[in-house]
Amino acid sequence: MNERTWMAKPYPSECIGLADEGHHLSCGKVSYHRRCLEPFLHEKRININRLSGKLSGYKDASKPIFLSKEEAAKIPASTLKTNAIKEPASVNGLFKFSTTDQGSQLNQSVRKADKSHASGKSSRISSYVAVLRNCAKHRDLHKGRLLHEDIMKAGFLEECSDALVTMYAKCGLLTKAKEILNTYPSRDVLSWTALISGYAQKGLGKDALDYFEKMQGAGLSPDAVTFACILKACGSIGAADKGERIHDEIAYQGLLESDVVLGTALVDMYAKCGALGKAQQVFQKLFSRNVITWSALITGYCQHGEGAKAFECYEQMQCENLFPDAKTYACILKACGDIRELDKGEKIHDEILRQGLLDNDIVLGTALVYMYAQCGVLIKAQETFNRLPYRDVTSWSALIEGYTQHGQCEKAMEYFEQMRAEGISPNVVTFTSMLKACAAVGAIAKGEKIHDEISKEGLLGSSILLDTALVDMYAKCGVVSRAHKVLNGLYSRDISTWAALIAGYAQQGHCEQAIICLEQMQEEGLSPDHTIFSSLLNACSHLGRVDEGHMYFALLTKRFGVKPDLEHYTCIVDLLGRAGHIDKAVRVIQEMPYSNNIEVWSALLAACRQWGNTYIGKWAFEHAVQLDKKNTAAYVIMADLYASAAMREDAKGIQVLGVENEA
DNA sequence: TTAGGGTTAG
Repeated sequence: MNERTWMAKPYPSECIGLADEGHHLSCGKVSYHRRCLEPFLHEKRININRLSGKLSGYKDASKPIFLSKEEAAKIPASTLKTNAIKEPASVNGLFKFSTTDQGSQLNQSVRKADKSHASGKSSRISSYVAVLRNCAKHRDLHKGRLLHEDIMKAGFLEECSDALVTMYAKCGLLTKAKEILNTYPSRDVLSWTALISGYAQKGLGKDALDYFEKMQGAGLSPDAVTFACILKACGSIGAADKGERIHDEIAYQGLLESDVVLGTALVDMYAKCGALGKAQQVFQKLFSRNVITWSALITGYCQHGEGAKAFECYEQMQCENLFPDAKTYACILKACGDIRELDKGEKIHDEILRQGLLDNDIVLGTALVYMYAQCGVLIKAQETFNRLPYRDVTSWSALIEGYTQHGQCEKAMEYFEQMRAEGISPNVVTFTSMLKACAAVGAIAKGEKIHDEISKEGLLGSSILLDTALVDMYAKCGVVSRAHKVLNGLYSRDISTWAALIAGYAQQGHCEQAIICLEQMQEEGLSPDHTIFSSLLNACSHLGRVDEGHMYFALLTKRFGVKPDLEHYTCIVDLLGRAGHIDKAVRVIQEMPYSNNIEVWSALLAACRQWGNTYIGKWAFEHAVQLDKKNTAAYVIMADLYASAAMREDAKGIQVLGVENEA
């Protein structure tokens, strides 16, 4: 006897077990062979899958089907294949089931009997199905299509439809799979799941969800595999609400406790949707975890900018004696890049080399390029890039973005051309980096060319990041009207898109236009945030436009309800002070919710020196040194202020005080 | 028929 312990929800005493193909499972008083029962259950409109529950995450687990006593009573005794060997024994609320050799023998004999009774027709169908399954397994679309034609000619389309759906789905020809499924409504969860899985794998989450609904509408219930696929789909489109409902269903069916794959899919779904707290919560409750589960969580943290947290998990995972593989390294390298952890990144690089993981792994190689580029070690990024076995658009993009980000825009543009010369077409990411590079160096002609290409390829509107980079490029190059035109043509825009345009107007000193934009974005349900606030104040400061700056400050705090932060206060105090409006600057400081900040007082003090205001200057100085006795700059400025006002004694006094406090 | 990886905006 081949025995294995399954963890399961308390075994429902009123149910019987039903064995699936392959292994015989004795998990109740009576067992049936699933294949023998299916026709009967269909006839009686008992939904076999609705009743099924999976006891384990093991690949070769049987799928017992639980029936209520009433439903079991409807099953004719003739389909009864064997009696169970033993009752499951409860240990600590878990149950122990056994797979038996006797069961396998039974299944074999059933197959033999089936074969001997099979007519010529059904044996032809069986062999078609078997070959189709083989095509699916080896992704042999060509052979699968030929077979499809044969089957059509032989008139067995209906009988083979499930296998055809699965074959097309596995081979990635989803339209064909869908077409067949729509023509021949399937009763087979496996075929539905294959199609749903196909959509999920291609990132077509919406289609996967559609078919998930359709499948249930047809009276079929998803199994653990379907759930895993649909969770992936939810993650890919950020459908956290739907994912949460699926989670409830999975928990209700008790599938989570023993199925690490399902648990991982759940962690990944929440992580991809950015619900990291929830992902962590699910993760901690799992009965078992492996390196994939950990990686799903780590990736979640990486993708949502929590590099430090990702690192914590990475360390913790190893404390639990689980060791990273190429995929874990790829995502942790991204975290190293994000949080500029060059040392850690280099150590991981060594480890990767030691394990020989880099040889044919372009994803891992690109992650290394990214890490070095982000950390500003462009030579190493370049070196790593040069050693890649081959390059794709992502590895090029990582390098190009690295050069752009570190101000080497000409180099970025050169590589952009080189990439194309090697026959690789840019994608939205590459275009975005290029627009950023054009913006940084004011290369308007080049930027326009890229704009043309983006339009020609129909990419405009496909990525809000790209759209924003385009608006920003025109704004930074000083053609704000063009930036506005682009923005107007966009179907969707967010705070960042508006921010790029508003910053453009502010930098050109077009205050009225900037305000119109603020109003328009508010009409679209978007409120200006801290970054927009800063860009407006900085622009005014840069242009020396005091009144405008003061007006923006009042407008944003009072009308748009943005709470100014310290940077905004410092900026406005500096702006007013430098323009000689010491009284206004003092009023802003007095109205500040938190005045104990050295930078604000320093800005005021500097303005007082500029305008020779010893009275307010002394006041600012006292606050500044109260916060930091060793504020050398404050002593120097104050002494200078007194000296220029011919208050020599006071100047000397401050100097002495400064030296004393320095010691 | 099932789980994890690399590049993008103000």
